[in-house]
Amino acid sequence: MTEHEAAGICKALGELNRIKIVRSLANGSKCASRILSELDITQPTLSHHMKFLTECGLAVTKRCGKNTVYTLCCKKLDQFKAFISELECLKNSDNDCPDDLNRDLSETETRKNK
Amino acid sequence: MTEHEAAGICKALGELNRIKIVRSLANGSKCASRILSELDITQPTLSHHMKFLTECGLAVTKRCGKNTVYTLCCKKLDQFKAFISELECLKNSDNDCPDDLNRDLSETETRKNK
DNA sequence: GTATCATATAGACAACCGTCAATATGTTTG
DNA sequence: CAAACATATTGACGGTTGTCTATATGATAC
Repeated sequence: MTEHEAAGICKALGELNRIKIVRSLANGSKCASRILSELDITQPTLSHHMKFLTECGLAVTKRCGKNTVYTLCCKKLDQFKAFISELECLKNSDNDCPDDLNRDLSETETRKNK
Repeated sequence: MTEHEAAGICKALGELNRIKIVRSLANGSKCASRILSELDITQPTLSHHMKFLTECGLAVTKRCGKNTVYTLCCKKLDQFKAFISELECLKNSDNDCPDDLNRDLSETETRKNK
């Protein structure tokens, strides 16, 4: 998963209603009216959010008679989870203000002029 | 970590430059000018993004002489990683259009009137 | 076919975002 | 203190977002 793709999914999850929707769908597919009943927004607003979620690939759509059923894309979600879990937080020894700050900076300067 | 908090972090990661910054900081603390040299934005824009990242709790600031060093907040990041990894994608048996759709909906209707 | 139910689209609006140039603030060095 | 350096703040701008009401589309049931 590219950074760009991951950023897109993060953006999708960066809204409270949408993160609720995703967590709800994680427990199983649901049709729109059922999702709607769990939130405090109007039907067109939900439709807008679902479009957002499908366009970033996190959810897919299936028609079932009158209803539209939304399902999480497990593959996409797994890729995203892997991307996030790879964010290892390197514990830099917390000795304040490393002496090599200036050396690092001059290196950076050199690199910038390449 | 609350949904609200997680949404805030997702929003922070939902921008390409910021996700790059976080990934860069995951390899160790850096001062602003060093981060700046890795991106293609101006210094005020970087400052704006760093404010975003610190306000959602993902990064912390330390002054080191003339420089400001940014460090990832490992605790926050770990909490976020846990939140995301808990998004289990339930494999609903893919038999299209479950018969109980209508029953589910009427249940929901009942619940809504509580 | 018409009525009804479920969802999508259009259009509007205020709020927020990402970006920049200009400027201010804070820190070190002479 | 003055000069230089590193970062933050301000103010502006076009673009995007979240929300709504009103309306359109698509599907079933009568």
